[in-house]
Amino acid sequence: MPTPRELARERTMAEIVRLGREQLVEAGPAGLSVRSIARDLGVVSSAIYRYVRTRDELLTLLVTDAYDELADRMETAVRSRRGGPAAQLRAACRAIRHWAVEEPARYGLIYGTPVPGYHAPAEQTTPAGTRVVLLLAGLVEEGWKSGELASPEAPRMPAALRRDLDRIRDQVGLDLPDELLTRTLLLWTSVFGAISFEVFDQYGPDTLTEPRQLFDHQLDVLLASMTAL
Amino acid sequence: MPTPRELARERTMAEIVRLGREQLVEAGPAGLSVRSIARDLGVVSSAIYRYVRTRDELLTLLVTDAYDELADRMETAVRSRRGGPAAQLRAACRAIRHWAVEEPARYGLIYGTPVPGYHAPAEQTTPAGTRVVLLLAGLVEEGWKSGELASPEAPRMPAALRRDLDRIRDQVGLDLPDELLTRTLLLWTSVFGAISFEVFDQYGPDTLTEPRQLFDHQLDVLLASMTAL
DNA sequence: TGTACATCAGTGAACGCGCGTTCACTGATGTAC
DNA sequence: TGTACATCAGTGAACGCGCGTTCACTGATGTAC
Repeated sequence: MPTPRELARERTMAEIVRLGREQLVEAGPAGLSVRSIARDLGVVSSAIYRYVRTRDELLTLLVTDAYDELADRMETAVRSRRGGPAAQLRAACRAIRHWAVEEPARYGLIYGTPVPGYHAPAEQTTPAGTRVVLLLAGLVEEGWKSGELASPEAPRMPAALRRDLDRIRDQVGLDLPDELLTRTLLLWTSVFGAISFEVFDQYGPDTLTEPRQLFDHQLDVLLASMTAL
Repeated sequence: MPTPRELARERTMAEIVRLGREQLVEAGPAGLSVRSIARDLGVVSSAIYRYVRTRDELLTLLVTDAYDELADRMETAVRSRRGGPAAQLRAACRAIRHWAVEEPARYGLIYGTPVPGYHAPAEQTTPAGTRVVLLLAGLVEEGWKSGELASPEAPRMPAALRRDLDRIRDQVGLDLPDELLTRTLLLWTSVFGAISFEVFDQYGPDTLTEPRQLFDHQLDVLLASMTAL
């Protein structure tokens, strides 16, 4: 049974993360400040150091928090979408976009410009970060095994690229042919490319009134290139 | 004939931009500081205000500087690549990647997370920024007119998306069918998606040894979907 | 169950630092007569 | 061509601000006997 002290600590910790998220919206990762979080928390600035060793540790907290929430959203979307792997893949990608549009600051933290001077400690950040791509790749693999997705013809690849693909297959334990694996990577990078353009305001202000529809369409095109007709 | 004073002013102005670029590498857009540029310039901090009205104006300078250099590089690549529009399109996209990898900080400034609190004045920034996409779209149009590129079959589109496409066609004076226009947008966002993943370190550290080859392959795939076979 | 001690959250002062911007000024360069 | 005045680059001091982090401390909570 957790003591009151432990409960209070958990609550404060969660509050710090919540305030950190808010700060990201207004100041961005580079402007995140432990002093201002302390202020918002109603506490003297040095008190934060009972919870967080350093500003960078706070950033790390926010990074894994963001990755985890995104991956959770994707999982929920996949679970609640009964249908083939292709349909689930579509749902997962839409969930990414949905979260990104809702949380542009946190999206920017994990998929935008790296924060100068901050290097996320791989041990804490990588597991959460890879959940996203592994989820996508896993669905492609399912679709491939079930025959719903097909490995299309593709331009031939240089040997060095094939070796890279071999290494990826090994590292994550994927069983996909070269062509389908590169399409998966294309899906991955393209989905985030489209989302970043929308979230980071690269489409002009008066050009695209319905970015969601363009996104869905691009998703259809990308998925069509992996679908057996 | 420019007076010595004018010459000196131009030189100093160029030097400020150069030092600004350097600062971006180490501190990022949010960390860009007029005081530290003054220091590097060997001048008292307030002197910078003879050249630049405010810190934001300095950022704007760096933004258009980056867009322009990128577009220049693309134009050079296109010009020096004799061949069909498809080959030129490939050259243009490779030039983007090449520049981005060479200048990750400036790439991040224009295609990464927006700088919090800074809003680029559209009048100064948009012309340079649109050069890039207009160059790509122009090449697609050429290829379409010459018959080298074809409008592929595509999943049907909702009416709202078609209206958006109409507006884009109008605004930039493009003559492309819906399907090819969305493919162009897909090429655009996907190319930058792949580049951002590489430049922003989204591929793990030990996964991809030859990101250029993956990029070229993805480019081939994207272009193949616009090529009449 | 009561007491003595250990743990720990939060305080307040201080460290040394950098920032953007304004302002009255000096002295050199440019221009008009 | 020479002089008087205007322009402008750069100075130095100052404004008010915020930052991350350390440190000795107080007082409340938790734990072991």
